[in-house]
Formats: sequence, structure tokens, C-alpha cells
Amino acid sequence: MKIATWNINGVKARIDNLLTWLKDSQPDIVCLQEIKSVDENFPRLEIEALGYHVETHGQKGFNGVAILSKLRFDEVTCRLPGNDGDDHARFIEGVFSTSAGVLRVVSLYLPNGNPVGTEKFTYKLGWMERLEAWAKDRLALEEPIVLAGDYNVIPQPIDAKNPDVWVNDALYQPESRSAFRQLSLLGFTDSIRAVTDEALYTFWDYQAGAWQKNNGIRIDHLMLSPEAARHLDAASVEKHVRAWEKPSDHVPAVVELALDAA
DNA sequence: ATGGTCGTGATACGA
Repeated sequence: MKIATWNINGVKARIDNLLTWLKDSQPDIVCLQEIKSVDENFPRLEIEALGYHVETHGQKGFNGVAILSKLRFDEVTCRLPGNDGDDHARFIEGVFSTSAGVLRVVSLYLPNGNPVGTEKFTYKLGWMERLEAWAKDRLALEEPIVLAGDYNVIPQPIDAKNPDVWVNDALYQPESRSAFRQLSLLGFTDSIRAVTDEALYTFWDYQAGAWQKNNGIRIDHLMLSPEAARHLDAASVEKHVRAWEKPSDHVPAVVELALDAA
């Protein structure tokens, strides 16, 4: 089963790219972030025509997450618990049935957190604390879980072409990286790092020729619970998508799990 | 060192 995460930076601007990529890559489950659309305007018909079920958690203008799945959704839950005042659309969880039992897949869009030293950074760290609490809770179920999305965290120096320029950025603060590391300490596996030590990026800024210089960062991650990691066959980044016409600034990251639909 | 680019939706704002 192929599961992907992709920050598409506006679903309406990216619908042609998205449909092309779905046909090319044939993922079974896709986690999208930054759909920048309300649920009513999400282009679900074209996606459903390719055989996907569609669940969205959008809002006007910015943020917004979605899950597309060839498997039927058994359950859908929106919003990360722990702060009822948080009205950002950044979290959606789908539950599916596989030959090996339940599979949980989350599409998350973690706050950017810039600039450091403002309430935006505090919000990011608070969100990460809530995510850790959620992860602890779900791990107790001992189920395959794929925690996928735009984490807005550069885990290690190797995950940036020029780590030095990120030292004052929220994506590379010790607090951000430490909070990300907590997921690993809980038992989640960074799928890319389970298969390779090479420098790989998932985001290249639109500005200053970042793509042409391969000045990228790896901030989109698929974190696997132990029960998912034991089924991991492959993990990769679909870098070629960044060279398409009218690209998102992020590309899809993908895992292949040895699980079949029920 | 500075300014550089996008998407949304109609204007600044977020990234």
C-alpha cells in the first residue's frame, strides 16, 4: 500500500498537477496540506472520478488539510485535541481496514512558527506538545499509524542544503527539533531515515532561485508507529514534481507499506 | 545586504 503526503499550496491552483500526479503515481492514500479552500469548494468530483474517497478539513484562505483514499473511510476525526480555542484547520485523521487490521492515517499541517519570539512560535510549540500527547495516546492502541504531513521542522543539519541560514528560523530551533525528536523517542520512525542517510529535500522556496540551486529543506515527514514500521518496504521523495509547470513549493513524500486493503 | 515569489480572493497576509 502506497501512502503519500504533499503540501500542495492551494488545491485550486494545483488541481491539474494533482490529477496528473495521482494518475502517474497511483497512491492508495494521500495526505494533503495547505489546500487553502473551504470544504464546499474542494474539487472533489475530479478526484473521486479517479477512484478516491475524499475527506477534507478546510478553512477560508489558508491552512486546510485533506485525505484522499482508495480505501473506504471507517472513521474520520478533525482537529488535534488539547486546545478548543485553536480554530486552524491543521489535522485530519482517517481510519481504514486492512488485511492486518486497523490502519490510522493522519494528515497534519504543523504551524510554521515564524518569527521566533512571538506568539506564533509559542503556538507552534504548544501544537507540538498536543501532538505528542495525541501520539502517546494512540500508540497505546498498538496499531499501524502513519503520522504524515508538513511538520515545518528540519530534523537534522543534513536535512538542509545550507543549515547555517536556518539557525534563526522557527523550523530549525532547538525547541522545534527537540519536540520532533520526542516522536522518535516515543517509538515513531522517520520513514526516510529508516531507508537512507542521504540528503533529501521536500521543499524549495519559490524565491531566489532556490530550486535551481537545489537549496532545499526536508520538512515533510511520514512518521510510522512500530506496527506500521514493521511493514515498511520503501520510502522516497518525488522530487521530479518540483520541475513541473506551476509547481507547489513542496513535493510528495511516499512510503510503501506491506499492507493490503481488507 | 537586499529583495526576491507565490496563493487566496479582492487586500493584506501567510509562507
